[in-house]
Amino acid sequence: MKYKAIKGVKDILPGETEKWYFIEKHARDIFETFGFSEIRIPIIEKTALFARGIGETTDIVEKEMYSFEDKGGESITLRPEGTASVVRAYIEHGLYNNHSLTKLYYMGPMFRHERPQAGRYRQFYQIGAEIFGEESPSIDADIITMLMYLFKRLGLNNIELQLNSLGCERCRPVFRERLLDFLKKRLPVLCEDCNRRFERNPLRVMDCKSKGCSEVMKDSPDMDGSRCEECQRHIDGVIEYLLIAGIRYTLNPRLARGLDYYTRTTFEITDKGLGAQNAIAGGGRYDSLVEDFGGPRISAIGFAIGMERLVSLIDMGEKFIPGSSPEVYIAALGEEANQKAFDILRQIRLRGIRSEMSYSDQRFVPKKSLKSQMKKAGRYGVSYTLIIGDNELRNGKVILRDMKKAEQEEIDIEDIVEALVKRIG
RNA sequence: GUGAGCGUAGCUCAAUUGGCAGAGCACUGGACUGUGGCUCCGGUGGUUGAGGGUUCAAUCCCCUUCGCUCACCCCA
Repeated sequence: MKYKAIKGVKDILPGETEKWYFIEKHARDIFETFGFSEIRIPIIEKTALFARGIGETTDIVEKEMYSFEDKGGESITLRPEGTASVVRAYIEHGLYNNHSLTKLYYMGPMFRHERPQAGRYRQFYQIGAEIFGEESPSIDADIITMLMYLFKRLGLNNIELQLNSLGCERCRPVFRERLLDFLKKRLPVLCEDCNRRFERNPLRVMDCKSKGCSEVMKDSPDMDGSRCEECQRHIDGVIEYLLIAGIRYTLNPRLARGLDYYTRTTFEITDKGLGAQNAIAGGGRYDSLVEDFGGPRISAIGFAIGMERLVSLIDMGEKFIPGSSPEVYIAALGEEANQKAFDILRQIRLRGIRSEMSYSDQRFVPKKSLKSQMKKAGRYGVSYTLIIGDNELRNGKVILRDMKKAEQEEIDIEDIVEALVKRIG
């Protein structure tokens, strides 16, 4: 084959797209009920935006971005996530001047150059939501509630919400020092990866899955003993409101997240039905990012859902049967009949009836037997087939066949459009 | 970036110690000159991912390469 889709990207074909539409529709419905509006952000941004927002030393920025130089010599990057762009747009358009609270959602493709595997692609789709302008714990609980409600509506049963608070710019550095101190003494017994993490992202050592490390880390300090009073009160508040909402959660003081901008609340939703990449959504609070980007001191929280992972969990039930299969098929015998068929097809389509014909004009294509045309009608699963034959045409008639009842009748050709509309429309 | 597994028809998969590349589905024609679904019969469709080696003979064994998949890492 001459051309193939490149590694890590894929086509979403009919049969799948219905599921995507179903999910997107429910997301829009629910988000708008919760007061969110859609924002459409560019797929490309200046590289510096992501480098600054996501963090210079994160894997995403260090080795996973699709970056290139444009004609003006500027470094441009295909977005690896959505939050940085939304924050940029929020500041650029001064959205904080219009309302004290701004709720935005977005959906679309993201790009990261990673080795593909189950649930991980180089072009992948996210649905994300962000709230700006409120630091009350109830807003954290609110956005998590919305997310859980969406998953429930989509019929997910095996999901788990994991919750943590990473502290703020005051108490996190203190914790970090305590952790580094603890790790430094134990480097020889930690795995190779964790020795690397020690240098680059020590918080990640906390959730290393290797046996030796997780054994050692049992005694490590975690966020639970390290938060400042305000941060502890904040996470307690989030929990309080989650209880009111009846949302089940698991506190995981070792839950670290890979993006530098998170402060205080972080959360992740996992599903047992997925492979190694078992997170279908993740998010958290980022109270300093707006300011870091040159905006006012405004706190914010958001999440992103991995579409491919979500799609793989959605049951292909009856509600996903494609809506585009035709209801009427027109079989024609001969050139004149084909022209009549073409005209009737046009008319009933204008009346909103999904329909197909056999396109059997004998001047250009080999004669198609009525049998083969009927077979095609059966394959399409239509309710009615219109048979236009030479004999009937001479008398100004066509045959309307009810496929389910296997009965048919002759109808005047002038009346056929209305007859079909009456039966189907 | 590291490791493992797999590449045969459009799709899902067979092929005995190495011995003429097959089946189901799909598509198409017929049995039934102008009537679908069920049944039966026929047909189209292949550089066995590619290149090299061993052999009388390679889908099968060896080497190289490309692709896919899964896992590590990391993340949605």
